[in-house]
Amino acid sequence: MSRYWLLKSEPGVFSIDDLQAAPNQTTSWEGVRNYQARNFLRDGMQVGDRAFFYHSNATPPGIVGVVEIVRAGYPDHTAFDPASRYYDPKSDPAHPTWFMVDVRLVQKFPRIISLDELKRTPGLENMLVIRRGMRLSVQPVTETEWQIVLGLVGSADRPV
DNA sequence: GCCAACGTTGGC
DNA sequence: GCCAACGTTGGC
Repeated sequence: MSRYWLLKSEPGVFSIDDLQAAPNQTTSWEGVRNYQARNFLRDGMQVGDRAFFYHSNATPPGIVGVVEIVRAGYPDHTAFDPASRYYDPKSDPAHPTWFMVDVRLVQKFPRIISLDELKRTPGLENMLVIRRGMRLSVQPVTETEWQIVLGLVGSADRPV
């Protein structure tokens, strides 16, 4: 089972700065409404696993930091709340459809590792996030990919 | 704002 | 179970 993940968020909805400002720099990762992503949240992630925080629909899109899973999958209660933007009447508290985890900020990177840079980095050719049309908002990351990306953080972006 | 890619819905 | 229509995602 993967120990490393990537979590997408639109910074206009919830950014890494929002996480940094949150109590204990911790938040529930709510609102995932895709079955494949749900399965990773419910069955894959374990306490202590780490994940890249990725800004989608951003300028530029890219990885902006690292979070740690501090609570494993549990029912996403926003699905039960008619006032929530994530409300889903098909999810029943007795048999929840949707799950979430809790994450805590580990590090905000000193610079964004842009999608473009990821695409240009040797060894990341198979990373899911760079695939065209890849919409999955919770993705496994291999240990090799994890280490390569961390290695980019302390260096300058390479010329194209 | 555009639109390709993808997931979901629902008629049959 | 098929698949067209529709809605969403997300890079550009």
